[in-house]
Amino acid sequence: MRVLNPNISVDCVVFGYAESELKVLLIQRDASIANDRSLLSWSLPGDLIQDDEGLDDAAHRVLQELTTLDNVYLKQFGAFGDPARVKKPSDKIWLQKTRDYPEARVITVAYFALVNIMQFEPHPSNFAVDVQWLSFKDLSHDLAFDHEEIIQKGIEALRREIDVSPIVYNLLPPKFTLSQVQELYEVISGENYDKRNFRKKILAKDILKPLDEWQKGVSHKPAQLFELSE
Amino acid sequence: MRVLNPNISVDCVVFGYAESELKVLLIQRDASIANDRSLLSWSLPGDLIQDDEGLDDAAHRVLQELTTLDNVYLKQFGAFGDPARVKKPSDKIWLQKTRDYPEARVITVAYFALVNIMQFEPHPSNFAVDVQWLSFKDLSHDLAFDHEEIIQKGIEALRREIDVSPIVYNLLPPKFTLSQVQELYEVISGENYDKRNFRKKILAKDILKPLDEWQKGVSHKPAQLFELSE
DNA sequence: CCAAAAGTGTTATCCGTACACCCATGC
DNA sequence: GCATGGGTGTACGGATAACACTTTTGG
Repeated sequence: MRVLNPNISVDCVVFGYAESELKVLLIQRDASIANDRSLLSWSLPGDLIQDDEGLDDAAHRVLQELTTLDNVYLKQFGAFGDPARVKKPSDKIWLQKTRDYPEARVITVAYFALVNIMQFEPHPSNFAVDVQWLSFKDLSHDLAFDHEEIIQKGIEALRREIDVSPIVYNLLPPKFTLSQVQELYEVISGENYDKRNFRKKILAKDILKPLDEWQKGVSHKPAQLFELSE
Repeated sequence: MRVLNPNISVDCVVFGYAESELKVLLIQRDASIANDRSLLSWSLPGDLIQDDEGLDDAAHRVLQELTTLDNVYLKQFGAFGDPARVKKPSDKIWLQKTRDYPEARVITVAYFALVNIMQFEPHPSNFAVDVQWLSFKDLSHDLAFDHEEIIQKGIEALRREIDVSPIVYNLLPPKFTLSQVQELYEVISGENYDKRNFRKKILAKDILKPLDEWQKGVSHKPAQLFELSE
């Protein structure tokens, strides 16, 4: 297929939440073309934009191929196009193997996505030989291209967003406890909140519905479960 | 000059402030190539990105060419790439006249800029036959491409920013009155503020320095002038 | 003297924060 | 019965919001 915009891509910073940690979904590019292990650095899922495709559509497509999920929360948070973003030798090699114009700098439009980590099983796809949830707090420092910077900007965008919009519930299962919500807010913001004040504030928003269900199998007082209203 | 990214541009929403109104700097594309008046719709200043140029650099360059100003406050606020963004016949003609790949959709990275409107005189340049400050509140509805949407998104980004960062002073002359500051905040946000509370809040930020100078030639009590500290 | 905008303080209300104890469960 | 996290209310302080009159100047 002919691509008229050979050097514009989208990349998705897919956030998940498990084991009290924020996770990022990263892939390993298919290096079989090179049989070169150095190409196996982790990178963000992304793809070139197709000619007839909007930016949001491209991001949704990437996510759909990777996770089989539709209707994922996605938000554009920036475009990255530093000419120096391709500085690692392994990145250069990879571009030469896969791109029509390897010498052209690629400009990428970045999105962050929020998914409930239980909703799918990461599996290799046609553009990724390996797919894994990596813990945000100990991400390796040799991600491909400038993906480390993009992830950093992504979490900053996420932090700005959670105060103003109830998007964090995309990271939780349909039924959750208030302590889970609090812990999630704490992990994202890096701050600790007082339990009573947090519950007061979050219930005042009037978007949570208490259920007649409680945690089971925990060796302490079971917590009540909630869901998003409507 | 060969451009490896023939279809990525930057566009700048340049805001200015005069006569108690927010203004946007718009240009008219050079239509001499077509002798076609329909190409004379207003559009945002912008240009294709050069191969060796970062996105921010490209935006600064566009602004520099247009205003002769360096060091302008610039902030990226979004990328736009709807395939339907080229829907007006006049836009299509213009692309055919000026682009190597007119059939390719152009993706643009948008910036907003804040300038003191007195700092330069708009003048035609090599890419604009006319340059004018147009009042934001009565912008025409047939701007080129999706520039109307971009401007709308630009002011939303500006609104988000003014609460958190003292960037509005970029729109004012070096010396200003508190009433000017208040009016500017009101124009941008669309809200009205109480005079006493506003002054209290803004002086509490401790970034304004009162001068030993007062307004002259006004037929009422002259206001004290302030400047940004440091 | 009149019009027009500058300048100034106090009070009430709301919101964020700090803080400690009892409860239900599994083992 | 003990360890573990669940669940609850109140009091304080700071920030925000409401509000009206006097001052200075030009015409």
